[in-house]
Amino acid sequence: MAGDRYDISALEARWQKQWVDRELFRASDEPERKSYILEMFAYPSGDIHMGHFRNYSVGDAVARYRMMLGHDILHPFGWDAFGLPAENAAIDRGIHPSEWTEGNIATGRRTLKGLGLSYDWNREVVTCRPDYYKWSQWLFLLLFERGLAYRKGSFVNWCTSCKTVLANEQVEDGACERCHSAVEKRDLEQWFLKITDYAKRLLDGLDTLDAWPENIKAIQRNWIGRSEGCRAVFPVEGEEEAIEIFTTRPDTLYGVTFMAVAPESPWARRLVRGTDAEERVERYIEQAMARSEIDRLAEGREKDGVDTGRFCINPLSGEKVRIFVADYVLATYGTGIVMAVPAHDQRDFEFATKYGIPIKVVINPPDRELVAAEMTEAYVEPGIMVDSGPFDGVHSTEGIEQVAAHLAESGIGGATVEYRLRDWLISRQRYWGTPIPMIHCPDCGVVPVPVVDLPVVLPENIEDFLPKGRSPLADVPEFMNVSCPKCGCAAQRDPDTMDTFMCSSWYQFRYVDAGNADEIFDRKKADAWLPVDLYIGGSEHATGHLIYFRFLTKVLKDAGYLSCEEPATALVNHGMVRDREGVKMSKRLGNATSPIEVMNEYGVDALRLAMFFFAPTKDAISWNDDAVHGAKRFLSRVYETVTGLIPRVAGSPVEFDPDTLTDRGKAVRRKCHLAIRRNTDGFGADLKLNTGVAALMEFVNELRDIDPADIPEGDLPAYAEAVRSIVRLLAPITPHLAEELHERMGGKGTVFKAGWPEVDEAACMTAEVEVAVQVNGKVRGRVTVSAKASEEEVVAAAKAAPVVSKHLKGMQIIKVIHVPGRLLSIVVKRG
RNA sequence: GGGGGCGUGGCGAAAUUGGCAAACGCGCCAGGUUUAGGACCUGGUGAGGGAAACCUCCUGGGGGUUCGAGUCCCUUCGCCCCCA
Repeated sequence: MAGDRYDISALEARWQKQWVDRELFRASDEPERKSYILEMFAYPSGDIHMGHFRNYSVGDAVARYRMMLGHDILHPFGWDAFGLPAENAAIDRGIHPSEWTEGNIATGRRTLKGLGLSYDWNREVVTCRPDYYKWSQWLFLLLFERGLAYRKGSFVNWCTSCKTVLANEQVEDGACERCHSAVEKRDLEQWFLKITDYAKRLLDGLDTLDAWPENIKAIQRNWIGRSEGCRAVFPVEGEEEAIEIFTTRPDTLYGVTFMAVAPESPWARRLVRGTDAEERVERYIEQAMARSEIDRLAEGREKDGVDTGRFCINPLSGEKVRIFVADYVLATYGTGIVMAVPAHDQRDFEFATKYGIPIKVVINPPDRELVAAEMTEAYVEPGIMVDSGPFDGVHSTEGIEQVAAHLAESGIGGATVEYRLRDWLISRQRYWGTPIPMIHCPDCGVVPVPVVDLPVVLPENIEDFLPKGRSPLADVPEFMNVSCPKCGCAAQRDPDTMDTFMCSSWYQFRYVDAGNADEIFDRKKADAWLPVDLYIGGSEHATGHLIYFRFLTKVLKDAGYLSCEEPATALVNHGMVRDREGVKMSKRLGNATSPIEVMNEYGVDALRLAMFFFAPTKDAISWNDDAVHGAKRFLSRVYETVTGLIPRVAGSPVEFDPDTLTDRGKAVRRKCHLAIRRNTDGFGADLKLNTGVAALMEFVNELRDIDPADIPEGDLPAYAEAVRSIVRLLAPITPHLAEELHERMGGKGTVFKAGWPEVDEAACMTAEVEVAVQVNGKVRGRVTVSAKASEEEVVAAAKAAPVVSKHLKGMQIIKVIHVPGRLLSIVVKRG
């Protein structure tokens, strides 16, 4: 072949510089046909790894593809820069969290720029900088003002070794994610965000998200956990206040033989205060708090609990039932108290058996009668209500509604909808986070910092980051001591910082107006760009980030700052990147392949190509550097083939009559348009870029079979079209090489403004087609016929073929199915 | 225990959505080229049988629907994710 070899690093560097100089990726504030492409931003912990690279390169390919379609693109990047690892680095190595973080950001940014990603760096956000976290604080105040931020005492995860609270996400199998020591529950007063007010909208909104993956929506539905049930009030002997419970089985209410209170419930201590049971209940609570939720709920574990010695009254039957504290009840489910029906709930059954609590049958199977003394497990299926006062004989499925209605009439309960979703605990007793903009005044109570005083700046002059169970900020008097904004007297700041999920729940909005010092963002700019048109990231964020992110969108909309109800109309989850052995890549295991090393050896384009060709975007992959060898080889061939063809096809007309081409010319044109079709389809909802690459390979293989000098004059326009198409189809995948080739063929400006090729469906056809012939379901031969051949003609051709006809001899044809261009199925019988 | 997903050559995968299974690539084998190569080029490569044309068997296992099943249904095994 006559083409040249290419010098990768010089070529890639040259085009990256051109893009920067020409401001190719600078987003407009007044887009016409807008596409907001967003990848989940990065936590700056060292440098970019292969998982990041996969995420960003896929987003980059889509952004470039849509730019070629003529869209105005917003494709920004930023850093989720607050969080525990920065503090741990400070503790381990004596570097200030800020220095560590900014250093990592600088490294990461340099790498990303070296990868030539199409980010508009003018809009970069860094969540740990005051110009960003000022607006995280502003958002907190907005939530507070709207009654959506409140303080509440609650049991939180506490690592006994790190001496700090942990987020639920930082607890794995009941142990601390970092040091693997036991996690307990501690009772602390914390800030919560009232996401439960939005449970219904978060759930219903999922139905509008047609371009979100079904599995993510299913996970969120599960997490929000809507359940229809019934509330009922049980008076407590010797107490003014009654206990309220939630149950999905009000039909079994007459079968209640005890009550079970979660150890975390305020009722647990309240019921035994000053009684004989106080000490043993207290001991039990302590012991239960040391157990993880997984242990507490494990199916096989023997349930245990402790008798409070107190009783409440079944509001329907009037029966007196004992109250236990039992750790198989979770404070976070319903009201944290369950009515226990041993005959019809397996966990209650096990508990009752262990403690000799009566079992009362109130539902019978349709075909027999249960005898409590003979039961070996709970009967949980529907059936006929018995021993249930006025409801005897009612089928339990109707009983559910009838009992609920009866409770409602009597004013002691009624049907209700309960959600599993809990309010979002956002306080952290940590230094490296956004300070909560609240002041505690001895006279006025909790007072918000006035907006004009924002940001509440995180003090930098602090040296001791060792967790002590309270925020390190609590020990900084210059920070803590303020005067109350209301009354002016001496007051204290809230020493806690916010969960970093708060910072990452609204960054997608800040990008539309990242430099705005006066507002969180300008409404006009927000309306111009939002919602995000495609959001790309890992599916591990299904229940955390992706719910908070939707929640805050709804809050901002309600407060009049946004027009959209959902933050992103389409979502794609890329699969995980594992190592060659299928083990998840992580710094801790030291098995992470650096994309930078691969890039230095083979170039970014080869790395991108290998990544896209590896598997569909959503699939998990076991990364293998061998893939890059093949990619590199293909790109060298492309370079040689295209540069070899350019002088030959130069000056060929763009318009031509395809019918005048030779068969070879038609074959080239066919591969060309098949590649256009498959690459266009590849950028559809699933981002199956691998098949587009395969089609490009077939296309290039076709072109490589002929020496440019041997191309007949009349076929040159088809080859010219092929060259133009290859370069543009490659552009989203291997942008540097595509720009180079575009320039070499005399293209003006950038290939990203050159338009995306259009498929000519007619060119994808062939004049003659091979049709498989089946006889009684087995392929017996193949016949080549005209693409326009009728069924009769194909049958005739099939009968003429010896391989087929020998199976038809002496047979009677009873049915023929013809799938034009593909298959002919002949059904015969002896006759 | 409940919900979701997956299972295709030695490997990554493809399959126009019910129509010729294994496209494309990696690896491997043979040959060429090269001082040499882990570089490059050409050809071969699911398994079994056959000198060959061809034949038989193949999409985790079993069964079903259909002219036709990797694709739909039932069942079973194995792996992964989510929720208890």
